[in-house]
Amino acid sequence: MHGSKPSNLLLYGKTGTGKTAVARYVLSKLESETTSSKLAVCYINTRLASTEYRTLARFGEQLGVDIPPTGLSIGDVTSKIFRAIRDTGRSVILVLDEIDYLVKTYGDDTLYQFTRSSENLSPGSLSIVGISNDLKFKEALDPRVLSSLREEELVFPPYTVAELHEILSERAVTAFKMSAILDSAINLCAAMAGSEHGDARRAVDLLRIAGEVAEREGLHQIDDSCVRKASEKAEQDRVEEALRSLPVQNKVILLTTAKFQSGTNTGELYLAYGALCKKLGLETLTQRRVSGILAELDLMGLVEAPVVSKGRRGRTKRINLLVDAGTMEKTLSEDPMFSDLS
DNA sequence: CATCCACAGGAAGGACGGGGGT
DNA sequence: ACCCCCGTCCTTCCTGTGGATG
Repeated sequence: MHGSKPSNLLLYGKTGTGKTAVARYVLSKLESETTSSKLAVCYINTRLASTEYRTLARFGEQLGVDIPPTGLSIGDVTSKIFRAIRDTGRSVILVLDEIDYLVKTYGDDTLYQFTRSSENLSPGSLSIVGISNDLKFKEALDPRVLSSLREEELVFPPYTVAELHEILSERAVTAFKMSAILDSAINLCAAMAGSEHGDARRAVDLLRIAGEVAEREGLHQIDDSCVRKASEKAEQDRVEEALRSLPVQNKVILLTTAKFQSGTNTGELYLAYGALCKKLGLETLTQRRVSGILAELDLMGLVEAPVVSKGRRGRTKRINLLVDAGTMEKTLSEDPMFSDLS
């Protein structure tokens, strides 16, 4: 507000502990209390932006710099942005949400540029607020970047069950009629979310879905069973959404794993996969790629594919489908490619 | 107790469709 | 028109390896 450069800041904490909410709230406060046009506030979630380039492009966009969706080098974009900040003389606050993702996948070069750019930016300035839910990501950072980034540091501890309960009660008052929810249902919501690392977002979602369940079943009150059903439904929705957004080849591989109820291994799966591709008229990928896709599916929690050693008989992935085969086939048959699947 | 299987998974690079600046 | 860069998805080539088996 006085035109001096704020310290860089790092926010830590697991998902659903309020890092993003707090950051956005403070920024909006700041914006509404300042009349100066010398302040610019940008918020970018680097994981949603998906690449380093797009992160920068969004940053530029929010500053009013025209950046094409592709075509420029990272360096070009950076200098374009710096020039814009210098020429307008603005104090820019850049919030990088899920900064750990950016650093892990693309390294800290850009961050390094950002943290030591102050000379090039005068009379403007750039401050970075990094938000991370991975406490270990600091290790991957160049010590110079780290020391400048953590001029200030703030840790968000997970919510306790009691705190979740308080949050949910508050929401329940505005969301429902007085007698429409049992206290035990709120307790259960809080307990379920609490046992899953104190994620407040999940807790609130759970409460909302429980309300929807009760409504659909024509109940006058939300009870424990609604919460349990809601929890199942939330999980189901997550899985179906994940399935739908899968690339074709990943879907084929998933369908192949469903053929082996008692689990399989990489070699066996690859043969069956090849056959299915032929039947569908699709290109068959290499085993290397299939192995990579299996690792992706494992990461998503759709299959389980730990590496096991069978001694003389080699090492392979022991592959098991983790989602219900029926649900999966039903969801995937929405894709015209697989519509004639029986 | 060394051997050797059946892959794992890293590195490098290519094809492709999208774009620059000059 | 020219030569460059971008991300995505994939291939090719490669070295590495846990542990039952002989």
